[in-house]
Amino acid sequence: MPELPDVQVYKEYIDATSLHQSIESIDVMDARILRNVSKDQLIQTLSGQPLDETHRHGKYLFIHTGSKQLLMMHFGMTGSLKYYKEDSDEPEYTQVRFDFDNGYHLAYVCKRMLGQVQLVEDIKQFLSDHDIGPDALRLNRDEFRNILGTSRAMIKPTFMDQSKLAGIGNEYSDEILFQAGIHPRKQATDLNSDQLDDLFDQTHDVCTTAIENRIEWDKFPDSYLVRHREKGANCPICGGTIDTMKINSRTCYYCPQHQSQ
DNA sequence: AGTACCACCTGACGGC
DNA sequence: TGCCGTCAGGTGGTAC
Repeated sequence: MPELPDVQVYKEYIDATSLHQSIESIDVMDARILRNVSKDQLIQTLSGQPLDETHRHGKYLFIHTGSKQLLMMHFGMTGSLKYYKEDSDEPEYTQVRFDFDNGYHLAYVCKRMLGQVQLVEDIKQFLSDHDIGPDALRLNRDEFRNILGTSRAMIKPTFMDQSKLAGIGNEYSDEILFQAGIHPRKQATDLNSDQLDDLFDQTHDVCTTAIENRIEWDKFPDSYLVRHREKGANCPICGGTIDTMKINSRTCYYCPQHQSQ
């Protein structure tokens, strides 16, 4: 699922392919993907504009354009991007297609329609309106400890709470807690100082590893939960048995042996 | 404040 | 074979 590392890879993908190119035309296949903007408004605002600069915050990707408005993309659970030239290479489930004046196209692909594309006036205002907290990778250790350690909720929901920490979703919260050996239901206020430090370090290590491996799971270290994310699988860290449980109606994978309560 | 639902959405998958 | 229920999980809303 597109979480912080995935969106970072998408950002770098746009930087490497589409930046500084001008949008010649736009096609919106399914306008349900648009928020707070009509198909016509999107086309009118962005046509002829270059993509100047990208900025990622949490799971949100903002693209500065020649217009005053920024293009915002959120990838929901099945969103992705593809840059290509030949029409025959247009991916299935393309919802919005940006055609550049060099003949290439950038497809915003979203199979389950849970993503969002919209225009944004100001990033800070947008984040504030949507109650999005600081980006998980841009916090220093003290800020991180202060935010996580003071939440009275369980650690996993706390980690996934975008108003506290932006960018971590279900899969990466499982991975980070797995690597840190912390039980997902542990109360955040019960974490000791070493555990908070571990969580900070693992947040960085896991996200960095995922970004460096371009989100290709089979390239992740074998010690990663994502490669054994199946009920009954052997835990690559301690030999225990991976189990699942529901926390706030989310499926959580963990190892009961080395992530003890 | 935290928990627990619902809705949106649609492809994959298992049961019968 | 093919129908049907369930699951996946991003955000956002509501109720307690």
